[in-house]
Amino acid sequence: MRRTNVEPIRKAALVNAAISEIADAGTLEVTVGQIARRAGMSPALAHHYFGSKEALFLAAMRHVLTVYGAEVRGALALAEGPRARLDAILRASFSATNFRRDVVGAWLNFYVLAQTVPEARRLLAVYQRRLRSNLVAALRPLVGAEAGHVADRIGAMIDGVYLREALGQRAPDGQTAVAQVGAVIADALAASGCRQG
Amino acid sequence: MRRTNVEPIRKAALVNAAISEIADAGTLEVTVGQIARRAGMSPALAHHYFGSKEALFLAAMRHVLTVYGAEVRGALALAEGPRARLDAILRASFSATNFRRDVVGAWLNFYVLAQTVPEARRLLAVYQRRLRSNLVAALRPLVGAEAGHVADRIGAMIDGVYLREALGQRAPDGQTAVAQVGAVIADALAASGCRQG
Amino acid sequence: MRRTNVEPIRKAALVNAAISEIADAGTLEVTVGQIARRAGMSPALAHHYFGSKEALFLAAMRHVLTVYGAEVRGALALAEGPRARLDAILRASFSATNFRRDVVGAWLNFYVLAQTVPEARRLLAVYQRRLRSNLVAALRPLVGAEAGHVADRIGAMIDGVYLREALGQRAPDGQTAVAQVGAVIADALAASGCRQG
Amino acid sequence: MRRTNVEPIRKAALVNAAISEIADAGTLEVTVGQIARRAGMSPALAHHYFGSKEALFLAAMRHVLTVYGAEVRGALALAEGPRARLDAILRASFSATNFRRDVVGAWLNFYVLAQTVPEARRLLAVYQRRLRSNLVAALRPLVGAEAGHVADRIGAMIDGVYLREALGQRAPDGQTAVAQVGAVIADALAASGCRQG
DNA sequence: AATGAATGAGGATTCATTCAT
DNA sequence: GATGAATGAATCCTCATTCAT
Repeated sequence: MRRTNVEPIRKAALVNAAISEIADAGTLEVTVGQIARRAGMSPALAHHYFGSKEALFLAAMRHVLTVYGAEVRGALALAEGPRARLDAILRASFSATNFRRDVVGAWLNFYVLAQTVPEARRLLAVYQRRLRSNLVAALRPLVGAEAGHVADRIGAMIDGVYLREALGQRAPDGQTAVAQVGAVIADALAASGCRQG
Repeated sequence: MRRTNVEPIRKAALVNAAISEIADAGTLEVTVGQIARRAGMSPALAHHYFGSKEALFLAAMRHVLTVYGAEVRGALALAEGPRARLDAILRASFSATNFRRDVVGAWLNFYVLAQTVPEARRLLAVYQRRLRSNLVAALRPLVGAEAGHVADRIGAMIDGVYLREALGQRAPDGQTAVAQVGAVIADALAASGCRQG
Repeated sequence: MRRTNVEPIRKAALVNAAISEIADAGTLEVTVGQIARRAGMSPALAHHYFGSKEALFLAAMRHVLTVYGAEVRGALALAEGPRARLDAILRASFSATNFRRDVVGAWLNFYVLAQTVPEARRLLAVYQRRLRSNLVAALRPLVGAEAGHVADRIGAMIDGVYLREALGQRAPDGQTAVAQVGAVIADALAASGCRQG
Repeated sequence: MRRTNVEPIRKAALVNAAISEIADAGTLEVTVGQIARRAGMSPALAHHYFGSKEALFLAAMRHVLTVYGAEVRGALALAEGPRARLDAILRASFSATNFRRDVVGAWLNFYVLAQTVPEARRLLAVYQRRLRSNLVAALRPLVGAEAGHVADRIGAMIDGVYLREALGQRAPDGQTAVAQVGAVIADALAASGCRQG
């Protein structure tokens, strides 16, 4: 009855350790040994479970994106009306779960990983596509044909805020981040309203 | 019969080779050997001139930032009026010189370098500070007290656009980039105008 | 309700798996895991039964030599007269049982094993001694005092044919092998006859 | 004028060290470190010159075969008449240069290498083909149409003698080896003569 | 000025082996 | 009896860096 299946537990521990380690080091140049030690096991075991360093990195990236995606979906489910939907996306993007030192620090390095590893590139592309389609859906009722362009801007803005936060030495400030991107959205809507109204 | 001083030539060759190599590899994990070979010399010579891999990377980063800074300064010198100044900054940021595959590819990695190497962090901070002050100066007459916040948004936006371009597989499109950031600026001004007027 | 004793079955499975695996790989550098998997069990069980990789290899070697020895003994028992005895040895040496891809491939590696592991060397020495004494016994009536020398030549010849077969990519051809060694024997006898008669 | 080119010297040293090390260990499972140390340099340098362990092994094998080939060619050049040619091949095969502890010990392992590494297989095939054609050329005048078959037997015999010598603990005895193979040849010729005459 | 030669340090990965269940 | 879990030890290979020439 016991014989608890440790595999998922260990894998999760490794994934989290990888994220933290990458964030702390600020680099992908972390050794499997460091990650394994942080996860409380031997490097050999890490290889046993993931087969390679790259696979571990990809799992870490997938994890971050999955959690992010889940949170966005959850927030969207509760949102009523376009404005609320935009808000939901923003809040999820800079929530305490996703906009953590760890994750933000790792994020930048996942971009670097995507330059080399096709699967990482694919994951990032999926994220961007999804974000864009969510934004467009929420924006269409508000700005009509402009939705696509506005979504692109907001997407870039989110990435830019993440990037800058990755460099800051203080803990990420979701509050301010939301305000910044929110202002861009507000401006876009206001401008659209001005034009149209 | 002066003996031409080859030092600056060699150093420049190495710096350019480093930028290209980093961009091509998409990583800082390039060997000194690769860089030196691309620059047409031996790894030993690269060390002779720069003393260490890190120093070479820093020189490359400094070079990129210097060229960028010079171009901005040049453009600003010719600009008359706040709108023209904003335009100048934008155009310089996405000019054919700075918004090249090379440079954009290296850029992302310089952010990574800044996570580890203090001097790199300092360089990046200088760049951000300068950009911000240029933006604020141009924005003040247009949006008054909002200038600081708007400048922050635009700065983040520029970085975001660079970041996304680093991942794109096609050659960077300065045109579109200018349009995207330009729209954020325009919206901010319009919104400000709406509010005030 | 006896509980069938699985031990010998498992051990035999492992031994056969080891032989096949070595032959397929063409090397002793096969992992215990590969062998165990091929035998349908876990590496840990293989260790449970044999205690070490080396012991498993030795068991495999012993098995091959035992089967070979048994076949030779069987054939000799039926043979009448010196010529028939020589023939019996040849046929057994290149029979379908012993001259299989598996076994031939493993054979070469057992020679290598014997360079390192004393017990393996001992096993090989026993085999060679036995083969020699069988050959001498059969040759004495035919070539008299020459028997020892002729036996040595035939022994070397058998090994040489095995060796060359180990490298061939096609399935071993017992027919041809017998013919080759047979010719050496025939020549020896003929020459002896020529000399004497 | 100085600037002695050390590359060939180091490479030769490594090749010799590899042969000795393999022979001493009786296995291909020698580390690059061991070989390098024996050759008086660091493992890194060994890799610098050969790129990989496998490449070093192949170079060692090629060296052995080259030396052997050269000696055979040299001996054949001086030989007059078919018998002398056969003799030359034999003497070269078991000369003090080729039939050394080192070489014989490595030889067996080259056969193993050939099971895994295609290039090694190719080298061995070249050796066998050349040996056979030399033998056939010398045998044709003596045994006519039988030359091919006889050559095959002698080839196998030579390999067999090498194989057995690899296992012996005493230094190889070229004398005896020549005698053994020589006897097979003599028998073949005598038998052929008997038949024909 | 320039480079070939050389190495120490380090890292991913593999594997035989052990052990608790 | 059987195995999943776990690891220490080892090995190949890479690379920044140094140095003699």
